[in-house]
Amino acid sequence: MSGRETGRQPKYQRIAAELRAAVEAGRYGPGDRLPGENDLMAEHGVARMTARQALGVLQAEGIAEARKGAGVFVRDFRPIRRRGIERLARERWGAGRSIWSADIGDRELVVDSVEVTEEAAPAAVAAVLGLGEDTNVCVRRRRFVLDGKPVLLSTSYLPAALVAGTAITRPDTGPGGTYARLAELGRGPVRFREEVRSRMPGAEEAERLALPVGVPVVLVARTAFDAEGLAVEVNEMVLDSSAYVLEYDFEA
Amino acid sequence: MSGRETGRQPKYQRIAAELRAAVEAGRYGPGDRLPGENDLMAEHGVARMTARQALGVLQAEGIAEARKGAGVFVRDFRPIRRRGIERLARERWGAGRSIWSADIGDRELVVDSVEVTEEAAPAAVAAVLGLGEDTNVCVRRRRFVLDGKPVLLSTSYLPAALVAGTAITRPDTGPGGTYARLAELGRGPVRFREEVRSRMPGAEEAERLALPVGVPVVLVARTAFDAEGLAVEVNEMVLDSSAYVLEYDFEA
DNA sequence: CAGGGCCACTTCTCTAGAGATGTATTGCGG
DNA sequence: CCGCAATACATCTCTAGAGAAGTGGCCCTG
Repeated sequence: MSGRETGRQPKYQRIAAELRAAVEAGRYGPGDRLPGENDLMAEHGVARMTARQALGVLQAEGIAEARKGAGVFVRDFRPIRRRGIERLARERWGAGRSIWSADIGDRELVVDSVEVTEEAAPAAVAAVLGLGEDTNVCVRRRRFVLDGKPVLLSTSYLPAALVAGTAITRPDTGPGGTYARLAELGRGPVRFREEVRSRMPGAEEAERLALPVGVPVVLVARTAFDAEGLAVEVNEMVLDSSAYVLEYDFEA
Repeated sequence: MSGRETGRQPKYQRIAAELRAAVEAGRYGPGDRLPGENDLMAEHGVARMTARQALGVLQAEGIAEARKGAGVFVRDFRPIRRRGIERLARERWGAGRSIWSADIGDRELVVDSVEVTEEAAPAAVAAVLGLGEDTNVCVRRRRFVLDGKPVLLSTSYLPAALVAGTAITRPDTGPGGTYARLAELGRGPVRFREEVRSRMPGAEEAERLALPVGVPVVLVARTAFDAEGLAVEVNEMVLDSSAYVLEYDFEA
């Protein structure tokens, strides 16, 4: 049916709003179990699909998470802090607490898998690196894991001609990583540009990051420039948005 | 039913994957109409709810957008670029221009509504501004519209004692905006910190930004520090993620 | 030819039921 | 007291149908 008895919005939205308010009021804390399909059916006298739809709203908003066979639970949010400008970060102009208290903590980011290949450059990457259409690039794909959960997919592109024969073409780039090797080539990066946006993940990204429903990804495209202003690396990162807060400090 | 004839995943995911692939292959471009509920029911021989579920996946991924009574259409993505660094350079607001004037090329970002109040500071804001729990702050809430579509909700907090009697407490802050007025008080900001994260919008945010289903919001919390390192303003912004790309440039 | 009303088509909401599948607990047997 | 199987319960998938509400094109009237 569609008869609206109480107010103007659909039943499932009313139920969803009620649950949302309860969570925000703290009646359900992180990890707590919410009323399930059967509870909502009995409480509100609706069909199963309607109750499911209400719970689906909370999941789509990232507030709740369903565990099959167990119930629907309130999610929590404990992001890690990622600084764009690390050296200038805290002690230089300290005295600032942050809005979203994110314990950087002693948790450790670990590389889960590395894959290094040589491929033709994607058009967008080629344009930024100033390469021709069919020029090859060295591609380094990595996945980072925090506390057993994947949080970051990183794809790094470098001109194949530049890095040929260096440790950059091997899974382990050695101490200091890619940037140290670039410095040894006299092309160490001195300037960076990061472009940030966000969207919902595709099916493959959701799987590789083990994302629950309702969690967007943050896309960070970092371009590294050497002393002469030439782009030497493009790094496209896909972050679990529930795991990260990005911080950028800068002067006026 | 649940009998799986073709493969292992649910029907609705198979259908969704097929549509997604078609969009990515370019068989449907931005603005094109996708097969609707009835088409999918006939094509795949499934129930209406199953077809709806498949279309729901695409909407949740932000790929498609349903227009009631019309159909389901492929969305497009044309963001505006927002530069964190140069945008806030002193010359801009010092010279009397709005800090937003540099943001968009030809399109124009317009303030849609302004609301200035004095309230008790939220706990998180009070902590950052170094105020006591029950200290009052001047709160400036604004909504920005681009091409008729709201894209940004901005909530700015300043110590009430600091800005009392200035144009900051009025809807129109005058040439150069809030930061120019702060400079006149000898507390002009010289350093900024921006914290960026992303999540799905709540119901109210989705409505105020007129967000379709499946579009996350980007949250930017900017703290402005004066020459003595004291926080003078906290600005919490909620951005339509489909309308923005944030850019940050910095040196190693 | 312009304007307005009608109508076909679309998505949205909701019902009622059923089998599949994964989870957690309980209780029995060793 | 431990281990394992049975079981109750949870979500997930899907069916079939129907009324509500919004959109846009078509036709008829003026």
